[in-house]
Amino acid sequence: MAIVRFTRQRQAVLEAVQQSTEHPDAAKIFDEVRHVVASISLGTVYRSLEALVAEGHLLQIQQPGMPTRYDARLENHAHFVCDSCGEVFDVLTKLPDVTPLAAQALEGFDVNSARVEFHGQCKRCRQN
Amino acid sequence: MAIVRFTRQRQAVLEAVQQSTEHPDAAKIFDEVRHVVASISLGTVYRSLEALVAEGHLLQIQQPGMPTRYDARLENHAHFVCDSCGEVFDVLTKLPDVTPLAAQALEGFDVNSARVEFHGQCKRCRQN
DNA sequence: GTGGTTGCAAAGGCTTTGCAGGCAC
DNA sequence: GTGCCTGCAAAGCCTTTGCAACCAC
Repeated sequence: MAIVRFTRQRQAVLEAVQQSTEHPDAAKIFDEVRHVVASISLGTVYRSLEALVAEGHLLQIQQPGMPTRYDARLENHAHFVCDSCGEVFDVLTKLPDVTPLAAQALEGFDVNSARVEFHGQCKRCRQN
Repeated sequence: MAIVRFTRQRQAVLEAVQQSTEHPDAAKIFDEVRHVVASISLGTVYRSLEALVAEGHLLQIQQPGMPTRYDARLENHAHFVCDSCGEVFDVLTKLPDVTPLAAQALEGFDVNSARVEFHGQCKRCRQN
């Protein structure tokens, strides 16, 4: 296994995601990071994101038909996805842990996490 | 709005997903459907899947880095995703409805469904 | 007959990868 | 100095789309 280096590029990618209020995708992150490391390439953004996810610094959010988004909020939390505009919002309310229920239902499986995702219409789309 | 036609192709695609024990992706469905409608094209499979999802006959399951999978089980249920092999399993245990909690946390939003997804290692991968 | 649907092939969007040079350690 | 990382560009994978022929209604 290779030793991970904290290069300017990698650090800039991490910070771009952390400072984003939304849940940006690779293209959006690329745009942001260019302001910090002008020479960075999109390929490096993807490789940095991959490394950061592997190291547990970022989470991925995937929705059908949309590019992968990244989330720097590591505490366990749910997401709300607007079915109209595709925007993703954090849901920080504490939810009951249903992992034990699944573990019971799936004998012989190792269930170690649960992700909850809500769907509907966000405030703004609802008003239009 | 167009009237939807139940062509041989569309019906064969639906049946292929319904008869599959796993949660197949478009390529896998294409392979299956060819045995029924030999001349079908992959493009038609995608268009049929799109129509079937829009009509509510199928659900989509998306995981980062994997092609979209389809699920014909319409009753509300959770999925377990094996982080080792990527396989998706149904979790049919009844889980508490957390939608009201999210609705409360997201004022002004219209929260109309919740999806729960468990992660871990499946029985087979655990034994290897 | 009408217009949604199909098959084919090309194009599209997002992401990964090969390579030579560069830089963190 | 070593070998991981970068920038660039090409390739890859999955999916969508344009078009003319086709067929369900």
